[in-house]
Amino acid sequence: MNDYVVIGCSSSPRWCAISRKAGGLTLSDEARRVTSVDVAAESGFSQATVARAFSSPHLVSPATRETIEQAADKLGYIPNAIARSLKSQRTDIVAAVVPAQGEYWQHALISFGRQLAERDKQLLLFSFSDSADVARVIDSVQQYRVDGMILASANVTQVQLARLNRGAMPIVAFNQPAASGIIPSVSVDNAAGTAALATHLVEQGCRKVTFVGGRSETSTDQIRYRGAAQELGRHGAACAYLEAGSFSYDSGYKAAAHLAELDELPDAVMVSGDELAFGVLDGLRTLGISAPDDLLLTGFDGLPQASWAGYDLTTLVQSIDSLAEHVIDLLLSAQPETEIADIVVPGTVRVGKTTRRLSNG
Amino acid sequence: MNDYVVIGCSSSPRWCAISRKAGGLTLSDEARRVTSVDVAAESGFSQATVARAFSSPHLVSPATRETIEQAADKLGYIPNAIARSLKSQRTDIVAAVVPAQGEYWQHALISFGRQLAERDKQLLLFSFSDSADVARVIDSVQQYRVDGMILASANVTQVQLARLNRGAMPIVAFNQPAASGIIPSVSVDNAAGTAALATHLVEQGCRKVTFVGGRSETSTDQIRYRGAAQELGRHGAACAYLEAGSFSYDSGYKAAAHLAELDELPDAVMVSGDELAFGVLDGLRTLGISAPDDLLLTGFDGLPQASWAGYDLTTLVQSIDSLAEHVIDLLLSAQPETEIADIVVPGTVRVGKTTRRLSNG
DNA sequence: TGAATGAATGACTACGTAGTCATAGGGTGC
DNA sequence: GCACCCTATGACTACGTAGTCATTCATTCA
Repeated sequence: MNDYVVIGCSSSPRWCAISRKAGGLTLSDEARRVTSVDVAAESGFSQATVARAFSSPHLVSPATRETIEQAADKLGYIPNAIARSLKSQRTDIVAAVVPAQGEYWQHALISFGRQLAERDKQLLLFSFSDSADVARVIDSVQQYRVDGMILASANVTQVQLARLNRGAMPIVAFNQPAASGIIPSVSVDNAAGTAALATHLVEQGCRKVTFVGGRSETSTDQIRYRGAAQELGRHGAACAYLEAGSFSYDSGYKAAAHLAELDELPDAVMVSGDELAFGVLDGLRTLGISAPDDLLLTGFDGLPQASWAGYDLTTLVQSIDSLAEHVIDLLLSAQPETEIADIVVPGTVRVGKTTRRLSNG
Repeated sequence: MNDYVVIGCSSSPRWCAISRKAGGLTLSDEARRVTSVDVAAESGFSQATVARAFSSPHLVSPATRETIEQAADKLGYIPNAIARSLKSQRTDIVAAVVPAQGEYWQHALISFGRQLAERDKQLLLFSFSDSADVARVIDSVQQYRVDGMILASANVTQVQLARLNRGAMPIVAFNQPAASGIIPSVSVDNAAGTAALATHLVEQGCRKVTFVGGRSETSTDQIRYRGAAQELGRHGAACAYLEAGSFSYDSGYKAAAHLAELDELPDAVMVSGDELAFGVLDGLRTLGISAPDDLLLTGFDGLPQASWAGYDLTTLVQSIDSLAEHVIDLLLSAQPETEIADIVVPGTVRVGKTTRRLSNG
């Protein structure tokens, strides 16, 4: 009765494709992959019914389903998502294009992954170190016909966006204010965020503030600075801008030296990102300048480390999970007729000891 | 002459599929996807030649290639990686199954992504918070017929490994010592690492050490502890084990309280992971116990933050890039006949101020 | 009881590509 | 001038699935 030989389905060691000889029948060295056709033959139903048993179980009678599942188990059948995608024009994969560096992006990435998993989607990761790579990366993404793309790079040119528009792929820009209005985007309210931090500083009596930015050409930096400067201006306080060069810890550490070289220390330093702020804080400490005592200091992002006792940084907390949820919602519910969405999520100020004066006037 | 209408290729807004009516000809609302067949028609060559022009350019004459590329550009053709994968049985995708929490994993992830990108592979991310999810995740992975899988979970049971072996998918375990010998694995030399740190502590005069582990049931913890305890024993020093509960900062912070409650402080605290160590360090500081002065403290992993001035932690630096490179090499060169590889990469001790006594006897 | 309805299933085909085989020339060696 | 080889190309088909349509059979309603 059992006149076929099942290959590579029993306890064959590791991933080697085991060939077996049975009854004089010589099989190829390649282990044949088990398909829905094999399961159909084993179970006595048609391939169509087997496919339905897996993709639309409600269309198959319980008894049949049971039989098919047993046959599938016996053969070790696993549906082929590639073939499914080709046929159904859906991959259930979302691509994320994110910078390789930076704590913030790493946390965002994990959040995307989690939210997508909840909706039975997978995350295809494309990270880039040099923003010149972005174009190449985007070409790659398009080939995979993913269901959507999360774009977290500030360095996409108009030309690149045009190329993206040629495809039929939903795209959402993540924390990339420059893209707002061009492609659907989700960001934290950067301007309101730094404004809120500025208000807090003014309340602490600050009149002279230096804003330490990562890279001045990023829209993020520009908007955050403007938000701070305007709010400070409204209260008659000054706000200078100092560029650190990047958003990394090291850049912040070095920027601290520049701050210390100023003729007069500012009342407060507002830093454009938390990671950068950690660097500034440590740099200043090394130079004997303490955060709550000699000047106040704020960050931006609300990274977990900001809450660590070693830093306890006043910062603007972005709810990354909430941002990510909006991104995924936009992607997966993408309606062609909808106008270009531009979702701005407010952040909340976290007051740490870097702005908490012992004696407060 | 131009009796067809190209759809969605010009400057159509965003990703909407634009329908156009031309000369009484009504086209469907769905933008038709451009395939190699369309490019063939446009260029005058066959589909086979078009496919070759993209996948094996050397088999096509330069003139033909040029013509085809122009036609492809005109139509906005992008090769379909899904169809290619179905036909070629290669996806050029590697899956990574990693814990959602933990700085260390995030860095590893980024390193995997970078190394894979260099080899024109993509990274499909599967993260899990609860290790109970791992089985479900692994089922998902198998459906995508990825070219390989990086497994960075310590909680894969024998049964799950057996299921994996049914497939023909190369797998490499990453920093999961328990898997060594069962599936190919790559890890840092945990035992030698803690032994080296222990040697360093002994040289600093430590006789009484407490090892703070994350979770005692993980093989990582066990091996690291054993490495430390044996080396300390060889020098007549004692080594107690304290379980923090997880490898997170918070766990470390809480574990510090337990340390402080001991009748007598140890000479040194060895912590099983850097993130955990940051927590211990901050927790002790809060309790008035300073790292180089009241006791020495070491971590493990060599996270970037360990070098930050705020911590300056003595730790065992794992070269994540080097580990990742070994992982990718193993995956992509997977030879069925090779015996199960078990690559152990040495780490290096980084001496920070947490073990640097001002006055050294 | 006959027609209508619905559930369950099978036959067939399209999805878009790449590899196999066959074929047509153009060049080379003798 | 013939046999040979190599390059460039085309026709054809398989990859594994899911959706469309047709068919069968049981059930329901008038």
